[in-house]
Amino acid sequence: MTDDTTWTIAQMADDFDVTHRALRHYEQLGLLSPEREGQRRIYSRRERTRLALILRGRRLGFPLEEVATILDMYDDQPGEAGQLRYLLSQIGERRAELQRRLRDVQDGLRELEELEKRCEEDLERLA
Amino acid sequence: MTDDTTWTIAQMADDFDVTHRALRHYEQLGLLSPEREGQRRIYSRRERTRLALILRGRRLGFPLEEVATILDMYDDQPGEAGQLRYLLSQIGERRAELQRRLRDVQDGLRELEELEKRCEEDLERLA
DNA sequence: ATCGTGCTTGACGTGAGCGTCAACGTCAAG
DNA sequence: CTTGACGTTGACGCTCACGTCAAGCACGAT
Repeated sequence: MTDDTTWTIAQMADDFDVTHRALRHYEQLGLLSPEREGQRRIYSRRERTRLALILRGRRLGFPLEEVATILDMYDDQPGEAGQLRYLLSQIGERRAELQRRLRDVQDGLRELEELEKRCEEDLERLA
Repeated sequence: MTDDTTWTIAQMADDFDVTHRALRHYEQLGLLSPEREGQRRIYSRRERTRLALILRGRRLGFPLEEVATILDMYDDQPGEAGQLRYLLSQIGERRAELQRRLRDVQDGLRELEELEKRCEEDLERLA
């Protein structure tokens, strides 16, 4: 029941709407590590999951390096107490940052709605 | 009852935790336009409001150019129907983008919480 | 056998967002 | 009158996240 579907770089680029150059870039930074069939890159389910996380991180404005540390958290499953505690502290930091962003987004949305109202009122007045 | 408090560049930099270089950069891009007292920049309440919006936009990963168009929306109050309609469409786009980011942030938070749980369970198991 | 298609690896270029000098003006304090 | 704190304008440098060649390999189809 293991999903061993694989994809080429072109299919990946197409599915996720990124360039193959970006994919190679993520690989150089260690964010992706597709198998090889000879020279060619072979992407598996795992890489797709990671790529989705990468792109989300990028949309949120996180530097790729930071995204990398988050991705490593998912793999690591270290099993050693010290590392687990360290991981938990890292998670705490990321979460604090995301909560700040959540507030930022909500504030932004509120302001846009106010602005929208003002616009609509002005438009009424002109009619 | 107009608030005519003003600030120097150093106070601005200090209050908002940015460098004076960044402030000049925002000014070059037209995001800020402080008054001058001779050569010196004099920042008023308006600039502080704008700077707060700039920094929030930056935290959300918006390019400064895009932040500029949003800032212009606030000023413009165009009063002309065509421009108002255009402004409304712009607002719509920004809001759609913010809603996407809202989802991204929420998804990210959910995943971090799951990861956190797994960590804590692993930590239990080790105890 | 030569084509096109898809993939590969360098290597250099680019735009955004500042950082970091360098060189100079201005003004109150010592 | 010099010093120091604070400000000014260039101008070049740097990092990040890729874009954009260039040159070449591997393959099936014509």
